[in-house]
Amino acid sequence: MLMATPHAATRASRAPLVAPRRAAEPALPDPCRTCAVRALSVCAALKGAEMAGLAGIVGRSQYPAGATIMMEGDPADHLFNIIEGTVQIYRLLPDGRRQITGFLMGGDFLGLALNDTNPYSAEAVGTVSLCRLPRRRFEQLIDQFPQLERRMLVDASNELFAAQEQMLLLGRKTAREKVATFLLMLARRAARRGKPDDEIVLAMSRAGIGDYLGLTIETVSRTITRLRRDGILALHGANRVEIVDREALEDAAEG
Amino acid sequence: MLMATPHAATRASRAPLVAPRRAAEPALPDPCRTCAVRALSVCAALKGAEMAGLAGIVGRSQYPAGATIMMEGDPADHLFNIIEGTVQIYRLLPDGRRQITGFLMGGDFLGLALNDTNPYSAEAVGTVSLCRLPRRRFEQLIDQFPQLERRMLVDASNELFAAQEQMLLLGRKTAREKVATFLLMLARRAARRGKPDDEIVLAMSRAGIGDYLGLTIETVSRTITRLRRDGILALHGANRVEIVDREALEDAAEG
DNA sequence: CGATATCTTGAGGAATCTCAATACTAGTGG
DNA sequence: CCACTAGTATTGAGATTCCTCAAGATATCG
Repeated sequence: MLMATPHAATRASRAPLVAPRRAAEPALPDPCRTCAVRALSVCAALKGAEMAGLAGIVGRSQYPAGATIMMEGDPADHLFNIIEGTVQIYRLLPDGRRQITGFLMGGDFLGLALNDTNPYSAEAVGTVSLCRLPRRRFEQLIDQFPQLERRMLVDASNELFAAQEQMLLLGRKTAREKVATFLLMLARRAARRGKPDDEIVLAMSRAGIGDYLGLTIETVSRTITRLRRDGILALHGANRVEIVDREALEDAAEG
Repeated sequence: MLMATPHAATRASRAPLVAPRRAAEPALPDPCRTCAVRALSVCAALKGAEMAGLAGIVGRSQYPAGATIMMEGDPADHLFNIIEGTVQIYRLLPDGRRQITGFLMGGDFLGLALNDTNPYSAEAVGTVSLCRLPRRRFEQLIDQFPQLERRMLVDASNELFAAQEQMLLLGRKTAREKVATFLLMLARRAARRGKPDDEIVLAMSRAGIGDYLGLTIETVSRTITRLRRDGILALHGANRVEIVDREALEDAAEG
């Protein structure tokens, strides 16, 4: 048997869904126009006038660290755009083993699937602010604006590709390769957001990293330590990783 | 280090792409009307008249066992519908380690992504017959018939869901759970095709199963042997598996 | 500044991999 | 029809990676 990791098992006893603190800005003239992640998100598919339709139906909400945003199997009433913060989406086995299938950050879309029920659970890693869209309304919007549907197909394609990359990682990479690949992915995403690409801030815990990479907390920790000893990384506190030797890190990720 | 499995390493020395034997039926009046898998495939999204457009651009081709249908990174000129047989899609690490990310069968669509280059390689497991569509033409068709795009988005959603399920398997399941899950998946797919759901014909080799489940050939073999000893399976030759105790198999798959 | 959660490190164990030998299967030619 | 060959699958023994359990260190938050 594999581990029933304690952190995953705790989920069974998790407090009932934390209620979102709804930010008091429904009266904002046009939340989309001032949206920081507009260019990165599906909304980029809509032009000025069309976006008015979108702006009319969105609402913002904030979730504190650890809050459950959606639960696998529950009715999918809303879709979300991540404005700020990190969201982890995951699936569970009956005994509590958890696989995190993705970390979403600013501009990412949560609910691509358009299923009636959520195909996975999603949880705020730190404090997260989201743009919330009623699914019904959004589907109407899709019917009106085909470029929105196209954009969703493109996004789904990209996610599919990423998913296959992750399968390759999970099925065939060693712990060291997994961790190196993971850090490089975070660095690239940080770079795309205009942040330095050699300084990674880990929003998620070791448990999150482990459940994403198919490893235990301890193996993640040991592997990071080893990369540090090899002069590839430097740590500034547990959650700030500096890439000292990027080439070596890329070698370690195999690729 | 993980294994550089020999079967995967052979890929480097693989003979250049086997040329498809093109079936001599381009003059068929309407290949789609008589298509055995039409109801299962994306084509189901098109009604009688619209399908004429489709019928005009498709061609059939056959590939012998082991033939490469497409190669990761090559230009994606064509999309395919699987008519008959099994196709495995996979990604490779530089040292030859292989992860099979899916097995496609009759009615499945190969090339959902609509990327300019193939995001993965695809190979015929046994003899395979395909319906081939030029990508350009198909994209025009999509522009004409929005329900085709919708259908592709739905298919992509479903694949995304399956991909996440597979990540859960790869990251968090034991060898026994992996093999049990795999056999149940094949049984379900056979059932959907109207075949008995307690008699599985394995089109793929142990190497294929291993590379799909993130295991070695030997572990796959041993695990199947154990399931047989436990009275859950019976083997009729190496490639015919009978499910003797389905409930026990489902338990073994955890779920 | 103390309490609690998180992270790191260590020692031992278990699942799975590697390497190697044997058995089976299917196709080939005598 | 049978022996032979090549490929594939099974089985065994030992090695290795990663996991488990446990203790200690560090960070975080009230």
